[in-house]
Amino acid sequence: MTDRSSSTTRKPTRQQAAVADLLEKSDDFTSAQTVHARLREAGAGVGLATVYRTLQAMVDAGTVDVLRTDDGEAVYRACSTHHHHHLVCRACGRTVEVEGPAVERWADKVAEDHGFRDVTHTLEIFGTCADCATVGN
Amino acid sequence: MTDRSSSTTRKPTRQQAAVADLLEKSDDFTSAQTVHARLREAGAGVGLATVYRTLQAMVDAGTVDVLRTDDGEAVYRACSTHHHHHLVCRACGRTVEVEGPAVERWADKVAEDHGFRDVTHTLEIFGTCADCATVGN
DNA sequence: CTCGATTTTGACAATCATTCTCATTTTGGG
DNA sequence: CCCAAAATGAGAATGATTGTCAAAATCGAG
Repeated sequence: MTDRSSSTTRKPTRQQAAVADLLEKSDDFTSAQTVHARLREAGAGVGLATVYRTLQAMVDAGTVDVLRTDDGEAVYRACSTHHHHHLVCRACGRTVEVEGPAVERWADKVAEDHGFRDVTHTLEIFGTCADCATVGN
Repeated sequence: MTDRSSSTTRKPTRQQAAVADLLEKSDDFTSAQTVHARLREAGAGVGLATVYRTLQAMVDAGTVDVLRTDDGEAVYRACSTHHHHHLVCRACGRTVEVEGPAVERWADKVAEDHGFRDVTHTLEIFGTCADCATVGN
């Protein structure tokens, strides 16, 4: 079994660094396929399988957030580590991290009221950002 | 062109009724593949493509809610028509519809504060329901 | 009822993201 | 240098979803 979570954190390989760097530089959520394509263009090619593996590892490590687009594709983004949600422009993809302590409490309360344990939740807000709204007008 | 949305609502075909009925009877979110398999077992076979088409039409019509599982599979459920969210047991799939007017307002406000328009959001709460927690203990 | 037009269906092929396989390469320690 | 573990990558395999298109069901007019 491949255990990427335990053990004393290894030094990242060239490929892993490349994926991480690319995500750092990107403000929006990016799909694995896109990451792969960009890396290829940039010269430093990284195998598709490795991109997926690395992305998954980062998600497990909590250094990257993942969410699903409407058509089911997984998209990734380097985010702050504390719990937060996203406000995403459905036109340009610009993303803003938002927090809502009240929402967290509400979700936990609702779940507990119904007898649920180990509660987690997903919350994403979509809209058209000011810039895109202007263009569209 | 195939226009399933306009025109004065046609009488549902046997297949469409079968899909709708099955969803009505099921409390949990069900995948298209599962719907297809269940219908086949039940004798009244319905083509897989038709299941997808019907499900999509119901989503468009707003009579069915759809969300994505962690592995990206789309799952469907017959729900009340007003806006609400879901509290889902990650073990048995039991689903409870919940409302949170405060959350709706919060999401809209956050979005507007950032200059976003045409705001929508997704919010799902996951946990282990009382029954499943007991079993697991 | 009958004919023709329109809609729906369903078997199957085609897509496409994601995962699996496994031989090869890289890395780290002794 | 040498071995063993970990990582990589090319390509095959998987699996959900969508596209294709001919056959079947349905509808309205005559």
